[in-house]
Amino acid sequence: MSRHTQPSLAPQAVSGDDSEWRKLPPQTLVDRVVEALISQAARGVILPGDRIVETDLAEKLGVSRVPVREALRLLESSGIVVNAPYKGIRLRPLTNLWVHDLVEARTALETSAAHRAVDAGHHRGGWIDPLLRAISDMELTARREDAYGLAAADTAFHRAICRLGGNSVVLDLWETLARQLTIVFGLATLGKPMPAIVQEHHDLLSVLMLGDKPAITRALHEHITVMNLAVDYEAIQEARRNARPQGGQP
Amino acid sequence: MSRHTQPSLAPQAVSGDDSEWRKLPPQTLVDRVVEALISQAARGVILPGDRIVETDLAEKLGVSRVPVREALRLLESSGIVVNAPYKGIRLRPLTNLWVHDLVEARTALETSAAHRAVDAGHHRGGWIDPLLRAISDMELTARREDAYGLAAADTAFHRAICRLGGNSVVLDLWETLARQLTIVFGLATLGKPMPAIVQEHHDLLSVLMLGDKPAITRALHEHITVMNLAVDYEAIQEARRNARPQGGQP
DNA sequence: GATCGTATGATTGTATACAATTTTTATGCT
DNA sequence: AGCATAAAAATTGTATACAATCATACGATC
Repeated sequence: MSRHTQPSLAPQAVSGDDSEWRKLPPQTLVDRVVEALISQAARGVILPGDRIVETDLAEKLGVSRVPVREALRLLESSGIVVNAPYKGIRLRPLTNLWVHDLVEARTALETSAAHRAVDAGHHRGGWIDPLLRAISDMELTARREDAYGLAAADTAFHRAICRLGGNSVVLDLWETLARQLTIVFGLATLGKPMPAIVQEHHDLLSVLMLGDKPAITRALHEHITVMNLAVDYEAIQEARRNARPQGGQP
Repeated sequence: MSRHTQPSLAPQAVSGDDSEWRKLPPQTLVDRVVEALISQAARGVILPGDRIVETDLAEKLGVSRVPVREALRLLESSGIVVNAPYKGIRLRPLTNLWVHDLVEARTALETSAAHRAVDAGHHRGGWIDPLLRAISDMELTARREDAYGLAAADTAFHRAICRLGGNSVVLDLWETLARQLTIVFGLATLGKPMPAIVQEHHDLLSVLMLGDKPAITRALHEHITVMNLAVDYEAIQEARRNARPQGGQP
């Protein structure tokens, strides 16, 4: 969770700014393995509960087992995979209860961030520009029926809320959960029609800008929790597993 | 964050229960390295910002570099250490702002858990027995002027609150933060007199049992945030560094 | 036929060896 | 002396090799 690029806490970076030249860290194989694994998981190539064999993965990616193991340890600590010594590593199995807890935890973090944003007066003016941009992206992608793009814009919106809070620890935790949710949402497009989703975010932003904390709490809870109660992720996962070419991992 | 033993969600386990037979995982070297490093950090042998050299650590612990590296990757992902490729790993540097954010994040999680506990009716009856036990421990350790024991009991109390919420994701995140705070609090005993701390927890429990969510939010915020505003962790750290035998890491 | 013991293969855990990069030290020049 | 440059040491990143453990299959014993 500590390797996310620190967000600039100012509303936006000036274009001629030197801060753009932050030293970009050499990308090691571990990073690439992490990225590859998450990508494959988000695309449904690996399903929750699937076993991940170090040797196979190393061979497929053309690297040795060492960086693969280290990448898996990173993902283990962030909850993406679960490990049992000498028995193997699996993509974290999914239950409806767990997804619900995940969403609720994310809501808790966003609520805290939103409250602190209000306290700091960051809930209006130039501070909310990122939110407006995200909503704009949502409208665009919704018109195109681009489910993936909409999900990305949705994530950007909520990430922007977390940034407003200005608490880097909360933001890091949020990013951890967001990565897990990316995998979950990779399984299924959300249950609601796209225009409704966009409208909800408009409403959410309105409540945020009013600065009424209890109302914000309610709105976030409504927005995120209710959104997911209707979806049966376990069933979707099972369907995906059966639809798979061959050999659902034993 | 995924390797914590799952808490039993019932108030207490029955004696003839099968859940006692949780599979005991073989302890690998990685686990022992993780434990050793956290222990040393909590005892102030390593200070925030200190460089951690793989070779040295491996030699001191009598193992090869491989498990050390994997352990460090685990700790990296949970925020205990920070890593820059080819430049090395350091115990996460500490700033007063960061500690404040850490505490605030923990508060956010506990608040969410407490709210959900109230919704589920887990804020009274047998459910709060763990809280009572923790307070009892606090009274005992406070009488003995045992600062370390008091800190442990304090942690147990707040962990118990998180368990009441029944959200395993929230609990996992909380454990992550708790470990980091263990290291921070290893630097300094808290600013308040011990009996006052015990009393505060009594009050906190009373508010929780009333089930008034806004009041709970306020109480938790008061309790945890105010507690830390007075302490200058950066200064304490600097003092510790200078008091160290020799060679404060460059 | 069921249960236990044993052998085999697959997979993970650990150690060692080598390559790439950074930091430090030594050196030469103005 | 001060600074730039280059060799050397230290440290990290990666690959390979070996040991420990688990899973499965097969046969022996009761």
